[in-house]
Amino acid sequence: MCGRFSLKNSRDEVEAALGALIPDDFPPRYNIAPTQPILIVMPSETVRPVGSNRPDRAGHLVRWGFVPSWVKDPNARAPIFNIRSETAAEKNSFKAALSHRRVLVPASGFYEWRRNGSNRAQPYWIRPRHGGVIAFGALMETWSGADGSQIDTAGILTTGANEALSLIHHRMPVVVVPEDYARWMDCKHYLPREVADIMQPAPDDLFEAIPVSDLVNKVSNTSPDVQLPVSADLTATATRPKKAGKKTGADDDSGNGQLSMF
DNA sequence: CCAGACGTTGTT
DNA sequence: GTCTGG
DNA sequence: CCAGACGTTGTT
DNA sequence: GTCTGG
Repeated sequence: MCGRFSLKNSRDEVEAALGALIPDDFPPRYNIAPTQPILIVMPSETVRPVGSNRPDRAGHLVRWGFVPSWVKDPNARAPIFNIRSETAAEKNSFKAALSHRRVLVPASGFYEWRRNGSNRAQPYWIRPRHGGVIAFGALMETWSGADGSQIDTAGILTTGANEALSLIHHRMPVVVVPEDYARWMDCKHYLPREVADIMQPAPDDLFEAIPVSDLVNKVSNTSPDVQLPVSADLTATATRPKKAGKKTGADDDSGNGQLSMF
């Protein structure tokens, strides 16, 4: 799913990674939650002078929680912070944005909560093994109020978890690789079906998952401490809930609890 | 034709 | 706004 | 995503 | 349980 993430790289790193001009005020953020402002990157709206060296992409802050343009009262609805990539093309709410407003959301990594039976959810900090900035595929929309006010919003696309992350959760954000940035955001030349291949689970070896304390659960905890590893890990918690109602034996994760990819 | 929905997650 | 259901 | 609230009256 | 807030 991706209902919480972090962007702690410097402004310069993000500009270099995305090839975009990023706004000045740019503190590291360790615990970004739905409804908060998030950075999106999209093609610049202004025409560049010929021969300009300036990036032709720009970052903007928008509200995390996609609001379809036809909604009357954006605050009366639960924010749509994730959008299923498998069905986005068929949904009224997302069709236009998938055709015309495909954007990227720069991130340093994201969080997933692993639930195990009745046990408490264990949060994991999931980051690229070799660091750097990643980019989630996202859709942007501008909501217009009756009074002429406007709110820019975005939702992060999701797909099935890759094999490595499926031990933690069954969904994951769409991660766009740098070679696909231009095609993803070029809505003038590429139709949704021509970018469908981008909305796939990331390779198994891209991420590492680090169990962290539940400090991250609380949105008001915004210090780097939310990413401190804890000893509790998949091995310790990957046991079947004791009083399982049925005994399938096939599709659970009990095994030996071992996680080769971590 | 008009009315009504329009989303994701996880859990049962 | 646009689609589905009746 | 998780955390936290979830209510009214009257009085100051 | 269900909704709102971040």
